[in-house]
Amino acid sequence: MKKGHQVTMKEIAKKLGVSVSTISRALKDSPELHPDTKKRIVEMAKEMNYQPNLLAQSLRISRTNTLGVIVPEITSHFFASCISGIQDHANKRGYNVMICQSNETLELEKANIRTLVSSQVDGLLISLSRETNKYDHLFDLYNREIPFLLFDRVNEDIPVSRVTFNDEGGAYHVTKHLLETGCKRVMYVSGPEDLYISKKRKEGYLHALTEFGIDADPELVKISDLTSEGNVKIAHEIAKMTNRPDGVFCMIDPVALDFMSVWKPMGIKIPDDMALAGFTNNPASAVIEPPLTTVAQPGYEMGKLAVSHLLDQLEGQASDDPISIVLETTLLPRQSTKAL
Amino acid sequence: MKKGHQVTMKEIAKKLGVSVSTISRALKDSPELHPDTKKRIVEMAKEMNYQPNLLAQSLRISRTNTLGVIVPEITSHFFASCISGIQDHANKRGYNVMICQSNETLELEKANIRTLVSSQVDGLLISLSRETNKYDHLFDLYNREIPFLLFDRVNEDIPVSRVTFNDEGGAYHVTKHLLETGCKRVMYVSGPEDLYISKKRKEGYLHALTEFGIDADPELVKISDLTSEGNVKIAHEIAKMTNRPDGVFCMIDPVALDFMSVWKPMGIKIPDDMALAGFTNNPASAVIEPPLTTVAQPGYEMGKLAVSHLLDQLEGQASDDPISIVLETTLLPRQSTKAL
DNA sequence: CTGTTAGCGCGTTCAT
DNA sequence: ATGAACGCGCTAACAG
Repeated sequence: MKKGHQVTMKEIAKKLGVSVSTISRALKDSPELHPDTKKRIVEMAKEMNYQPNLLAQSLRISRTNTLGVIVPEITSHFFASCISGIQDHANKRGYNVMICQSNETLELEKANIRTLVSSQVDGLLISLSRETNKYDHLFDLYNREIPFLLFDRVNEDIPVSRVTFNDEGGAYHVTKHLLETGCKRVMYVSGPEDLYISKKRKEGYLHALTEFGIDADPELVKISDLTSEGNVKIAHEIAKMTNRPDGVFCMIDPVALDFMSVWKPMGIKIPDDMALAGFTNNPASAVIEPPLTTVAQPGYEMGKLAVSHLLDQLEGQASDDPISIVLETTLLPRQSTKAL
Repeated sequence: MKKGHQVTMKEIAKKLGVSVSTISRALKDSPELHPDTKKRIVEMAKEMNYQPNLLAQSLRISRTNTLGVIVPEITSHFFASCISGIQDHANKRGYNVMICQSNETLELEKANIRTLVSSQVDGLLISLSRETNKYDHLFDLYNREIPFLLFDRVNEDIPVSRVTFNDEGGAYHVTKHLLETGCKRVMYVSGPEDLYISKKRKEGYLHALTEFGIDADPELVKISDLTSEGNVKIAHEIAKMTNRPDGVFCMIDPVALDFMSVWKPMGIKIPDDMALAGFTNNPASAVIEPPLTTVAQPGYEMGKLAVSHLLDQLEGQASDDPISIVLETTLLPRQSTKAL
């Protein structure tokens, strides 16, 4: 299939018997040209259905007004919300957005960066894949002075701005909630240990335990690979424990949902036998039976803040010095934990 | 913030004392140059961390290897799946993807098209907004010979390829399932009437009724604006009916989920008082209590097929004549309807 | 107020 | 086997 021809300035110029630069000036409403010619040109452009070639324009001004976004996966409701926030606010400020997903692999993350850089994006918003434990590609970006920031899945060693939730605080509150509602043995089910949020949420968990004068029990910390199979395996392990926890805090909602699907058929009562809480507030968490206590993370807001900060930096309205923006989370107590 | 400089061919050329065209040839592995120089150039390019400027390249060859995608909203799990399928398979064939959302408005849909066309995308994959009831912008695209196709939310008057589900068939099967499991008065809750899927699913609903020798009752068709408020309002209307339906088929899952949230606190038993079924298989539908009978639509598969066909057309591996690709759906009987 | 010129980075003739 | 020259569509500096 051959693409139809696009009207260019040259063609308008020929038709009107003026030079291309005059067209260019008219179309960007330059003050220094006769109102009549300007009017003639604008009308002709509309008549011919002229659309500027952004490629040529970007090449010329060496700016694309396009941002690149990399997320682990677009089908996650949380990341989709982030993207939505990024896109809406980028558009509002005259920027377009190119979105890529790493599918949680380091390899694709690198490839995405390469593509976006080749596409000459003005800046990047990156949320790291689960697999990412080496950061050369990001330091490389930094060394090449390509503006970018990290959001949600961040790493603290790279000297760029980052936007995160108060994961430690959120985990503290949910653990505290479990303890306040009568749990004595609260378990933390973590994701892979080098994940930023695994660590942060564990800190919050431990903080709450300490506050209640409880010693951390290594038996009460489990690590899931976050696949459905992994979660199911751990659910069975917990069910078989001779000395079960009476409260379980899962690093993310899907783990808790998988646990429920295993425990409910076994007759384990939630929250009476074990209270259960998650993190992120997936849509499914609100409708499952019993509804899952969790921690809300406003993804749209995160996207908005992230893109606003990056654009502020790009446009010189914010310092280039890295800053850390921390969003607060909200505990959503529901029936999977006991009432106060 | 100022973006760091990107290495160009010119710089490699100067460093190696050869001409730019030689660099160009070496980097695209042209056969007609000395293996040694080629090797030298490739090595130097890697050392200097050269990345081609896709803008310049695209301008030159007047092809961007980029596709544009427009969806109503990215936060819908179904559309996120489509995007995922599109992206994976576009990448596989060496194409990038620019994603836009119309937020269900005609205005943004038009703006998105303008942006993507200006960005010189090689083709477009479009799923129409709910609001779209005029099609000038699409006919315009057609007249300008810009390759595009429609998926899921399509219109049949535009002479381009489209990829849809067998909506009629899916609705037929779910209605038939309701009738087979004992329902006598089955209601259809539709979305706005000019929506393609509203019409198609109604046809399937009517088809099943006819097959069971039941006359269509206008009281048993309701139209929702598909907002949560609209759904809740209709849920109450149904609850108040003197002659309630004993089975309700909702055009999309969220409507059914909203109905449940209204009916459960009222003590209406599902499926005994009213059986309930949806369409699309949202993640939440599987975990709600009782789990919602629905129709699975493989979004990833749809995205894959759509992008494959468009690329086939672009690359001359498929005829330019519009075709209609229809994907089959799968009925997922769950506890919100009675067992057979 | 408008036209001429130059060049963004790259690929592609046409020479040699 | 390599270089010089041109142009993709556009903007901007300079000239008049």
